Amino acid sequence: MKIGALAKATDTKVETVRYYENIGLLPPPARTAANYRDYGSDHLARLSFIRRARNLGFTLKALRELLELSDNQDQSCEAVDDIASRHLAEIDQKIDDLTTLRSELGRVIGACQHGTVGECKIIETLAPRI
Amino acid sequence: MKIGALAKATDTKVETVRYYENIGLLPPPARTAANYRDYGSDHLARLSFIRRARNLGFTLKALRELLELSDNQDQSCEAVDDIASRHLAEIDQKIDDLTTLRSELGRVIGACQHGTVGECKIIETLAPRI
DNA sequence: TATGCACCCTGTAGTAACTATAGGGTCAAG
DNA sequence: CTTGACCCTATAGTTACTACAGGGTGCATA
Repeated sequence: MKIGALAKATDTKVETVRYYENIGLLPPPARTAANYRDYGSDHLARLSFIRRARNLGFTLKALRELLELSDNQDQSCEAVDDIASRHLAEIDQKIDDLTTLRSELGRVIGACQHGTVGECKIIETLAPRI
Repeated sequence: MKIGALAKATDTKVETVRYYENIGLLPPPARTAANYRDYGSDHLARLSFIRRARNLGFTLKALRELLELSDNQDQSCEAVDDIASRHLAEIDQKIDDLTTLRSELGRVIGACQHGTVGECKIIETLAPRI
């Protein structure tokens, strides 16, 4: 598939796809006779992962680490465990935050339907960590 | 509290706090006789919300919208409902993505403990959306 | 009393992660 | 055979910070 199709399938700008290739996050694909980039399903999966993880607030640096778990099959168990564990804790925190935020937004919508908009307390849902 | 204490309490750089004030995301606090910024608990709550929501992948533009639900109590029910509903759907998607990513990372850690590292399939967990 | 040292101030320049534009080539459809 | 939708490289602009530079404040301690 060409770059436009790949970009569309992953909800990415064409320029961003080329940017990821430049910084070494997405491997350079084959080229057609006309020098067009020609992507396969592995590129599609990898770019989808990158975009969705970015959308979840992971930095490109964190992504490189996560992708290495996949790319580099022959890592020591300690290294894998360390990287995975650290990110697991981060993910749990994110899920907690999203869940409390979600419930307050749900409450606001519900209150609205009953004509009693009242106060919106979303700020309080993400209060400082202990 | 002074800017350093506020920054520390919210795991933010001092420069970033001043940046949020510059772009109008954090209201300007009172000043001491020495022209130091003097923050209260409302600033602490608001900055905590901003930082944690940013960490969850929300843009500053999205944050402004969410904060307006809190700041602007006298909005029409339709407006509130529209904003809240859109973000609710986004949040649900994020929770889904994090949950699947979490389970694959958990599997990798578990496999590691049993000496059978095997393949890491985290990329597949965030496959393209239908 | 003075002199560090940690903190605060403004302003500006640099970085990360895109995004848009300029200037030009490819190719199927009409 | 040309027009429109795509592709190419290269570079400049934007968003969201982050790091100085140059200077003031305030408290402890020699």
